[in-house]
Order: sequence, then C-alpha cells, then structure tokens
Amino acid sequence: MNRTHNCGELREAHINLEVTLIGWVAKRRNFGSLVFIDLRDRYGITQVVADEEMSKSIKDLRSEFLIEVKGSVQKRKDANEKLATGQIEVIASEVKIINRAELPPILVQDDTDALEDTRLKYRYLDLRRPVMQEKLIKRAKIVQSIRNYLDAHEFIDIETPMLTKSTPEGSREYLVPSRVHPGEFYALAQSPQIFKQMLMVAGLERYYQVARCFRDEDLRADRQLDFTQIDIETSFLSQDEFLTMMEEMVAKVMAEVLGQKIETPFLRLTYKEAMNRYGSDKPDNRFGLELSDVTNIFTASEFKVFQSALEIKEGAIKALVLNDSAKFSRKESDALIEVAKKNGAKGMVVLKFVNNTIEGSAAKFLSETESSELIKALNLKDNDLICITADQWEVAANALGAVRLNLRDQLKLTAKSDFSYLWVTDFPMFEYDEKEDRYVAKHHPFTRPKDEDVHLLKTDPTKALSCGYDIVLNGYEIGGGSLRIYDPEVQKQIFEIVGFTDEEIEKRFGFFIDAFKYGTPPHGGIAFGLDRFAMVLTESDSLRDVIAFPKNASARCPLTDAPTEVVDKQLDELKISINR
RNA sequence: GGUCCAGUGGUGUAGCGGUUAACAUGCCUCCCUGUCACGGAGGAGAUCGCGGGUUCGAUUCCCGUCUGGACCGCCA
Repeated sequence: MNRTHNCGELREAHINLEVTLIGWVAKRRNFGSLVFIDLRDRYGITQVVADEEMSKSIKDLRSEFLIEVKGSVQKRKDANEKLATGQIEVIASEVKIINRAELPPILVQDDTDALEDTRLKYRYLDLRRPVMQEKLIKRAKIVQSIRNYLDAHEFIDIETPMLTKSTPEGSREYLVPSRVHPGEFYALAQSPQIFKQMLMVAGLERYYQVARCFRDEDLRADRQLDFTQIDIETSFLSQDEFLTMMEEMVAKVMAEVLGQKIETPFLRLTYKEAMNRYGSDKPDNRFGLELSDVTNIFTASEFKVFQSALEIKEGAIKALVLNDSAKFSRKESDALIEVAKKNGAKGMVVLKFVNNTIEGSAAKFLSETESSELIKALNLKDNDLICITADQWEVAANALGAVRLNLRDQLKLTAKSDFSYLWVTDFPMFEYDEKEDRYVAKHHPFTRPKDEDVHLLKTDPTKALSCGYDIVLNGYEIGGGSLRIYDPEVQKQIFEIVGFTDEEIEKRFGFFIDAFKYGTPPHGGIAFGLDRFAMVLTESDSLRDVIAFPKNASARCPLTDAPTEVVDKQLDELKISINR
C-alpha cells in the first residue's frame, strides 16, 4: 500500500514533508473542533491532528479502526518526551478508513487491565500491545544472535524429525497414531537427543537446531507442552572448551539483545556446592542468605527431630539466618514452616536470637554448648531469625532453599533487571527411586560418567558423578547438557543400571548402540530452553508472555480451544475407538 | 493425582445474611483549539460461574461442580 512512512520513524528532520501513514487508532482525544489521534503500528505511535475542517470527517473513528492518513509533518507546540516521535505530529489533510473494528474486549495498551485468560482468548489483540510486540521482537533477536554466533563457528543447522520413535524413558510423550500402520504410533520428539548424537557419529562435528520439543506433562508458569530448544552438539571438545564457547555465545546475546556486558567465565558450582550453599540445583545467587551446615554441632543432640536426621544415612542439619527479622510474627514464621513442609521437609525449627539468647519454642531442646556453638558457627547478631531443617541432606537443603526463595520474593531482595549466570556441574549419574526400587538417570542415560567414577558404576552407582552441566540464570535452569557416552560398553552398562533387560535395550536402543560400534567420536552438547531464556531476559513472569500462542495452565489453547474431539471418520481411518 | 487462591456490568476490582449491588476504566450523547492517563456534564450496561443445601430471606454461609491461576508430584 502507499504509505510513505511507518508510525515510529518521523522526526524533526521530516518537518514540512507530506506523508501517508497507516495504523490503528490507539487513542482519540477530542476537543470538539480539534482532535488528536494516536496512530499505532508495530514501529511506534505518531500523533495525528485534525483541525476544525478535518475533525468532522473523523468523528466516527473508534479504537482499533485501521486508517490511512495523509498530512504534513509539523513541529509540535508541546513536545511529548515519552514518545520517540514526540517532537512532531502529522496535520491530517485526508483520512480514510481501511477497516472498521468492533469494540475490543480488552484495552489494547501496555497497561491493559485484562487478566491473562482474557488476553489469551483475544491474543491477536493482546499482541497488538507494544509491550508484547517488544517481547516477541526480543525473543527473535536472541535467536538471531545465537544463530549468528553458531554459524560463524561452523555449526551446521540440521533439522531432525518431529515424528519419531517412542522411547518411554523420561518424560511422557505425545503419541501420534500411524494411519498407514494401524495400531502403531510415532511419538512427537521430546528432544532431538538421539538424532544429534547420530549426527556426531556421522562426523558432522558441529550441529545446532532451533528445535520444537513436546512433553505431555503438567504445565507451570515456566513450562509448556510444546517449547523450543536451541539444541547444540559438538565433537572433540573438552567440557571446559565447550562451556567457554557457550559463555562467549551467551555474552554475545547479552551484548546484542540487551546492550549489557557480562563477565565471563561464569561462576561454576558443583551440584553438591549448589545444594549446600543455596538449597537448589539451580541457585539464584543474586542475593545472600546462604545455607550453613550445622550437623556437627548437634551430633549428641537430645532433640528428637535432630536425632532422627542423624540416624539417616547422609542425614544433615541445615540452617539459614535472616538478619533483623526476630520481629517476624508467629503467623509469618508459620508460613515459612509451611513452605519448608511443602518442599519436602517434615518440619522446620524457627528460632530467634534476641538479647544474646536463642529463643523460640524449640530453644529448650538445645544444650548450652550447642547454643553457644550455633551462635558462633552462624555468626549470629541481635534480632536474627534462624531456620533449621534436619533430614537427608538433599531434602533438608532443598526445603531451606525453597524458604530462601520465598524470602527473596517476600522481601523483594532481587531486581528482574539484574542478570546472573552460573554453571552447575558434577551432577550425580543416578538417583535411587524408592517407589520403583531402581536407579533413575538424573540427567539422561546418554550422559558420560566422570572417568574416575566409571568403576563406581559396578559398586555404588549413586556415588558416580557425571559430565553433566546446567546453565542457570537468576534461578532458572535455562539450559542443560553433558558430555555423552561414546563407548558402547559403558552405554550398555548404564542401560542395565536403570533397569533395562538385554531384550529391552535391543528393542528400544539397539539402533543407537549399533551406531556406536563404528568409530563414534567423543562428543557433547547442550540444549537451551529458548522460551525460558527469553522469559528471563524480557523480565516476564510467565513463559506465556514470550510465546505468541501458548497453552494455559490446564493445557488448553484459549484462542482455538484445542484440544477438541475429532470426527468419527478421522478415528475410523486410524482404527481408533474411544472409551467414553 | 494433591494443596492453596480466585470467579460480581465489556475489562479489572470492592462489598455484604436483608444494599437502589459500589468504584475505576472502557462504551454512548453533549460541551470544549494543544491534549498525550486531556477535562467537564449526562447516560446505558450485572439473571453476582453453575447446581444443590441451610435460612423467613443467600451475591454473601455450607456441600458439590465447572473455569482460571500458583505450587507439590511429574518434567530421562
């Protein structure tokens, strides 16, 4: 169409120019014989003025009408510093309605008051809001920046199948019935993991893909059914070389997308350190409140709660100190206890340090020596609040970690515009699943054990550490990866540990192990959760804000109402019947 | 599968055992030549999510249900 400029580009340099703009009516301010219109498109907002003559012809313009305006650019009497185009305005000489709009159900402006549910139903209007457009643009810039980096470093962008083989280890899959082979199913890829490893076997050496992945699990504010991974795999790099490369890539993203320079290398914590210091395997280290281990103080404790923790193998007693908070009410400290309980602790002891004395209902269980050692170990100051949990060390740490995050939010200890990256490394290879009575891979079963821990696979698998790593930003796991197993014997051993019989291994992963027989290179990689990465960098509270058309918390698309029932003919073709 | 929170004009909230159901914003009409969260006057707009129960009386209390949200489980 014949617009001469967009709504974000006119400046003082354009004064006296005759222009044609096209845009949506964002706002109309009517003074009778003088009317102002804020005209909006994706580039910005330009003020259009209609004087006495013109004001009659735009009388019936309403919000979200799409109009074409001809006019001349003039300097404003009163500039608006908040607008990029605020120095000028367009004096309309001709206004044409291109398309009318019904009254929109939500306010199409940055500070809309609509709830998310309503916004998602009218997403096309929601996405007209400049804030939302900025988020999508920023997301696209992140991808562009990453692509540029990887392209420049000889990575090859390769697509792998979305319709793939079901491998019911790990997350629940979306099954897709095969019409050609009735009774058989594809699975939608949970990740391109197996294929990218095949590409390494093939000798492609450096691969990446902006890959859609699908997981049929319950949703959260930071989890969607279909999401996007920046999937990366390399051969012949050491863990250190690879992490350094990824840091360089992330630093480039920060510079290009946010104009921020960030320090590399990032902090690297082992899983054990992360859990012990922050009570989380994805710590937010933008604030203090680190945990302390006080197990040693209580080895001879009379207190039943502590005793029972000490009886557990690898039991531990963890403490967190909050300064100047002895004023916490009973209600407030009870709320903290609830947080600990919800996150796995059986309970939590809350004490106060006031007038050089430890107070609180559990204080009577502490001996004098224990009290004084606790004061020393935690370096207690007057009016400190002390939270203590006792349990198996990861349980105790995890619960206090949740309390720590609760305090972060409650006391507003962080700012969204602060960005802090770190790596968590040295994860255990396996966890023991009590319910299923078997070992479960903590990362995935292709993760390489540390060379020095391979012997533990036979004796005590839970002790073995892996070459796995997560990249964490502000307490969000924005990516995870590992060096992979390239020895078919070790790979087979891992499958056995997680409980597959030879027959199952052959059936599920036979092709995978076969491939490894033909000169597999040492390789490893990572997958970044693009949505989460974009969420944190755009300072959004929810993944849904950086996904154009997301599902809601109950896995439904409010815009299209998917999922829906299908017609019988479709089911017949697939030879599927529904038990209703 | 579980826990917690919410459902009241278009939108977002307040309210409460008996109300003319309140406020903001949006919308409509009129007035207004420098606004940009314009201002002023007037107006329309709500079976208080649904079903049942308690009660003389329920938007309010109870039970169920549906919808939405946060979290736990789950997410190799």
